[in-house]
Amino acid sequence: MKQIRPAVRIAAVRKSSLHHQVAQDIGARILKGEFAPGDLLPNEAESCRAYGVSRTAVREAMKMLTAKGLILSRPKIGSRVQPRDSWNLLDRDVLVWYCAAAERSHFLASMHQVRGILEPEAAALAAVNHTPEQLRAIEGALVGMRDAADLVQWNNADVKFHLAILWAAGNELLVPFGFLIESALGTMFDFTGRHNQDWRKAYPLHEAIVVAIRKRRAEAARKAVRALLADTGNVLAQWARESSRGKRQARSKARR
Amino acid sequence: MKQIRPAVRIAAVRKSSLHHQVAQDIGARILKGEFAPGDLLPNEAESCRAYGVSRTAVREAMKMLTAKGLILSRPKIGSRVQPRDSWNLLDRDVLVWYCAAAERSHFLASMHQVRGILEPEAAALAAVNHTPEQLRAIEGALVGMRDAADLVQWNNADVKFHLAILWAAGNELLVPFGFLIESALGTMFDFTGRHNQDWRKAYPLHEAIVVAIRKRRAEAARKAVRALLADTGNVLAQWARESSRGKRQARSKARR
DNA sequence: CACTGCAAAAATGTATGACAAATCTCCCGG
DNA sequence: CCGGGAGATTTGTCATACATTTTTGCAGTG
Repeated sequence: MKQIRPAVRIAAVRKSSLHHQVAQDIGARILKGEFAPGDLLPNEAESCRAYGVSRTAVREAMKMLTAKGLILSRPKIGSRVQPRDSWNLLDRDVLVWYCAAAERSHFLASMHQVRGILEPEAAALAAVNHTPEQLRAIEGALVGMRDAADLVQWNNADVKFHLAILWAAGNELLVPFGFLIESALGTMFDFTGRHNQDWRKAYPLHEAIVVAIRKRRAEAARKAVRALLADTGNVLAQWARESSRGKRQARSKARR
Repeated sequence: MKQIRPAVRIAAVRKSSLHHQVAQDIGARILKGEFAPGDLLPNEAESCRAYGVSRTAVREAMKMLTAKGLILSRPKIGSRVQPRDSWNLLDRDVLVWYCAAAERSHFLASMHQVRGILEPEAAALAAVNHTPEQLRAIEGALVGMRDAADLVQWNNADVKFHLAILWAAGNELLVPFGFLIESALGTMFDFTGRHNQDWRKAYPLHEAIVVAIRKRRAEAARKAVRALLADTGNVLAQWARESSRGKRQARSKARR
């Protein structure tokens, strides 16, 4: 009737609150397609049993997923997975789940495409609109990349760099993309970073962006960012090639 | 001490659930700046009294706001308003609250700028990538605009039109912008729509976009969208001028 | 036979009270 | 002066009961 012990097997989340763990699990499963749009989620009572938690926790998890546009709950009906186009793919959590669920190369390609649309224009705007403080933030991030001792530090500075540019563009609606870039760079880092010894070669490309922004040359900034993204695109393409080649030989070996 | 009756005065929300109403109210107040980033929200017990609801409802509202990145709750601390750059401005609700809180012309200008970055590229991608089904959706929306009997119908079709293009671009990460455009057009509609008798004059501009996409001419599609947005920009600029002029004379009269 | 309307059922929504856990604050002792 | 422990405050979780909503089906009626 009532299970002896929790018996919960939340993926890898140890700490954080229960409702958060439940939300993470259900959210990830939705993005994975385990629950498809239009499907009905198990009702609250069942989820309580499944996760070994109280209804309160389950309900709070549901509210979070509702807030992200993933589900819609109605009395007597249950919680139905919403159509994909009402999902908040630009939400931090949702994007992470999506990233974990989707084909890696496809995900990175989509991401790269959006970056290719937004970032050049953001840099152009930043060139025109930046305040002294914002310029300092960008230059600070560049210094961070220059002085980075290892790949981790470099990556952190890299993220800061792009965020600073978005911020300097002076349009609040552009800022939320920061985390998207953050996620893109983070995901790339996990793969390309390892066997790519010659990071730093991208440093001049970043420097060129700063120079253009500092001189308030919009078109130059745009081009500089395009150059950087083209370089990133090459890395991605190469990695995708290697990946698809290796996929046949070792499919489960990579999990060690 | 203890108020006699609910005494709740949720803005204008009558139906929908309690936690939703509470979330709407607190969310709107945060976006309005009534609670600034770093501030502590009233604790749950106080909110219960303030809204005349149970702690359950308040907590579920908090979870929704947490999911949208507006607040962060921790035991013994309370619920603290997060820094602006962790807000999910691209979330439907958050954007609506932002729209209601910010200066209208400023909001529309930001929106227009983002549209100017995204939509031309989306149309270019749509020209290259569209499937027959997606093209039909775009053309269907255009027909809807052509046959629109009044401004309301026209606006609905207009929204569908832009959504269909975003969809046809073939990048899932672009779809979430649909609602942003939806909101932009909706807000504009509330203002420009009234005294602008000659809607329809934008019809040829829309038609040109469809033609370019149908012929799979990316650059032509890009330009056509830019032309449309330039036109929209003119309307906005004119409205902004009128608005700022009228603001001195009649500040509250315009509400009739 | 079809249609209307009412009633029961099933799910979420709300309320309440109790306790657990986290963590800040302050005080006390070394 | 510093560190550690006790207490207090606030959120986190649980359990239970009841309210509300909406579908479904049955019954009664034309």
